[in-house]
Amino acid sequence: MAASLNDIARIAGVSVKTVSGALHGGSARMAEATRERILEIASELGYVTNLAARSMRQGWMPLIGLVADDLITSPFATEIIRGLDSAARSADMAVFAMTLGGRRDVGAVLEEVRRFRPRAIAYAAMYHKTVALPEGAGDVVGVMINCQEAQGRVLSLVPDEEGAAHEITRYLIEAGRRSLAFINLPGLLAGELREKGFRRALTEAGLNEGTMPVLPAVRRAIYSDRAPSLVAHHVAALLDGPNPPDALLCGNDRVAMEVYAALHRLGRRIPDDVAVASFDNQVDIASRLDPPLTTMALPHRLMGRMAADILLSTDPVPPEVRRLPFQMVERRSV
Amino acid sequence: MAASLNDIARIAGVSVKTVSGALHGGSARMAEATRERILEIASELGYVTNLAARSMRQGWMPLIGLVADDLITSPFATEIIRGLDSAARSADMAVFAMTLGGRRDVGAVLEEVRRFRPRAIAYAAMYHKTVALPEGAGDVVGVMINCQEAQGRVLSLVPDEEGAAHEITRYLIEAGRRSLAFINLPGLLAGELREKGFRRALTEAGLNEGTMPVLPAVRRAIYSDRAPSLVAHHVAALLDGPNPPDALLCGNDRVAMEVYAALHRLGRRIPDDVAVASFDNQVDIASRLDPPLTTMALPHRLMGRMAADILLSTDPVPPEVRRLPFQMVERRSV
DNA sequence: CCGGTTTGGGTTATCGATTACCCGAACTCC
DNA sequence: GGAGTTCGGGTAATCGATAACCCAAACCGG
Repeated sequence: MAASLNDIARIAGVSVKTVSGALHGGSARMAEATRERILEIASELGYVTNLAARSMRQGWMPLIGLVADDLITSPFATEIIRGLDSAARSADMAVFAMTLGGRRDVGAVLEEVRRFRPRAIAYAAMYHKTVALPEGAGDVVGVMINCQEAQGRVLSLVPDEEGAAHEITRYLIEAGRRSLAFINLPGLLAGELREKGFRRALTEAGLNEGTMPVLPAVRRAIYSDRAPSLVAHHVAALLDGPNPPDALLCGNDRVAMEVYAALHRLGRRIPDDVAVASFDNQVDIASRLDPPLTTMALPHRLMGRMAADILLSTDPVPPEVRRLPFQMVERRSV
Repeated sequence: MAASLNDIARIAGVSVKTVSGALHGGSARMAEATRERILEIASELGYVTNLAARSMRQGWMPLIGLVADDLITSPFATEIIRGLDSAARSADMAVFAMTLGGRRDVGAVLEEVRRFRPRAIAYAAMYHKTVALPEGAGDVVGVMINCQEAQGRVLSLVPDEEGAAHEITRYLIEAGRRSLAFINLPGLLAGELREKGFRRALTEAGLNEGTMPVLPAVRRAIYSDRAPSLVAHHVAALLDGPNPPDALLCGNDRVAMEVYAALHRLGRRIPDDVAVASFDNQVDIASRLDPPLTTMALPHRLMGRMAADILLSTDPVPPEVRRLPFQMVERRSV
């Protein structure tokens, strides 16, 4: 159906190799007239390179395979794909994403991707966690994004949760806040690490850590319709208690959204009475709140870009865990 | 590098064709013992089908190409990909998405995708609009998703905006509301069509359409940090004016979010004083608001699924425009 | 004028899976 | 017991691009 090099060669009266040289081998020596004639015919025929055919010799398709837990469907994690894509494009490659979408068998999905003979494969998680790859997948997956491989066999890129928490907490303290509370998300690796950073910053600042409450909001609070009441309850209790906070650090932007609502209802002004800061920078939320929310942006795009660079680089990379810095987005809630 | 049919054949002491038959041709007649031996060797060698090689004979890769204006990065429009993917998977195909990402030249992106020899190509837009495909792309793109081709040369799947507005307006009226206002988004095709449906429902219900205000909120109101004040201004003006509305229909969920905030500030209760309804069902927002928002869900997933079915069906489809129904998501704001 | 070098381009094998075609052995049936 | 059938499987061509290798003509210096 589609025109091939052969078709062009026949019409141009030259051999396929000459056509191939004219179209792709920039450095191939040939008469300028010949090259131009070939280009013209190719364009007339609507010739499009057949990458599958090329890949037979090359051994792989110009693809970076991406296996994601559920990533593509997550709003802000698409940044990972953007990062991957921009780096891949520079190498004339494309990103081929496949989502687990509830399927348990990671090995099977990996095989599905491998059928397309990608140059390399990355595994990405929707939220920061530890992932156990199946037997033998360690040689197949070149880099883990937003998660770390359980056995430490694969190079992993993860957000520096602790560092980010430390930074934003310091920022709050430097803004003059002295009574800080952290309304965290329970059961998440990210939450644990952020709590560590939070505590460390308090200790370093000489604030009595013991009096700084760290509240885990029930997970249901975040995803169910009843959320407002639970977070609101925590906020009210904090403000009512001894040493009421003048700054609330939130587990993520959604929690911050609830906190805003609760503070509004309680008649507190942000940031005058209480400063609010958070993690993620889920733009839809963070920039839409009133006042816009100061939050630590996850380094999703950076992880994507670095992953592509690593996958495409020729020199081998040790299977370490690399913690990538968040970026603080200052808005008006502090 | 990777094991091929040839490798397996050599080890098993049979010909490639026998191996091929054992692994793929389910109906190929052969001794059960032979088949089992081959399967075992294949598994030992970690054999993975090379789809590129297969595609050389087939003429195409088992891929559905998706060219999207900026789609993959949009939170809820990823539903389109899910729909495409689930339908494609049934046919043992995968979706290969490529985003324009600011690049002007749709033709170039189409060619980039065509190099991979997908079975068919769909074009998807992030929001409902009219798209002019470049010369010759009409034969390449099999279906337009969430947009209609300017020349009407390609089958297009779009949300039935007018029908949805008509339905939700009727719903508000049947809930006893008698004074309705529509805070719309300006400059969008979807907005225009929804307005038509809104007006039609009012007329049919015998409500004097003339007194029912349709307010276009400034686009800036939606995407800039200053949004609240503008939408809030409209809401306040409406409630202060003659015939104050007991129901507000919003251009989308984000507008509804602003409207909620404005109503809260004005001390109005939802839905007791004012019912609020909207379009999109951007779940992050709609289900998180207090009270949860009743909204018309865009048929994104349906569009994706239908697109795949159309692309994979053998019988030709006329290049018409198909309007797909929204789904009402009843929550508690009406 | 001759041997060596550059220029321009042809020949052909190759990658891996599929498939049309062929063939021998065993089995069935009258 | 001979002719047709089924079974099990081999041979070789093919898809499109590439690349190692080859070759003829032109050109160059001495």
